[in-house]
Amino acid sequence: HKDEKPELDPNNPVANWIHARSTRKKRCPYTKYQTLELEKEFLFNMYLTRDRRYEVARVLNLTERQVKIWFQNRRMKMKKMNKEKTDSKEQ
Amino acid sequence: VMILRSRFLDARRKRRNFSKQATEVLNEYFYSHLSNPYPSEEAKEELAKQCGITVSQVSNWFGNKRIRYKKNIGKFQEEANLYAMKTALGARQ
DNA sequence: AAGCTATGATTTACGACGCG
DNA sequence: CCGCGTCGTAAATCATAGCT
Repeated sequence: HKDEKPELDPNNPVANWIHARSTRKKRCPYTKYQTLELEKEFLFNMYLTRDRRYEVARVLNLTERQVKIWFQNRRMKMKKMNKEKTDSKEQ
Repeated sequence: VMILRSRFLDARRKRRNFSKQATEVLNEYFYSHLSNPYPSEEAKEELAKQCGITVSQVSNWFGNKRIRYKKNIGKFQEEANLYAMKTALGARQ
């Protein structure tokens, strides 16, 4: 048979899947104001300096980690949008 | 070309559910890889082609499917059995 | 026709891994 | 070893298509 996967527990197919750790912070949607300010900052520069990060975090009442991750996600979003744009252009 | 272009733009403006056939293909893959439902980039491209959707949409579909399945396995039991049977029959030929 | 639910897309938050 | 980069994803949430 073509059972190349070492199935650990057939009764619980989900056992092998990727699971978020229980310590993960629950997703907390940002306010319109926070998002708007982050977008403005992103327009100014796609990459943060350490003190811009500190300043943005302070003003928006977010942690520096949250701001850093927001920029990482925002860059990925931009990349995805660019790809879709160029994909639709060619043929 | 203009027709294709406008069709694409319309599709972005108004989300449509995927076709029955596309959903069929995605579910067949999902339930036949239930212990590891994480298609490779290549597999996603193949599925996207078969379904007439983008690779991103394939990723979204699997992300949604995994979390919704995991959250309520019971609700999907009937569907799971259906596709298990389907692939079993398909494997005979 | 309204309300409800299922479904596709988007938004936060990480884990894994890479580079300098 | 650190810290920030990308990539792929989990999980929650958003928006609304499409049933009942």
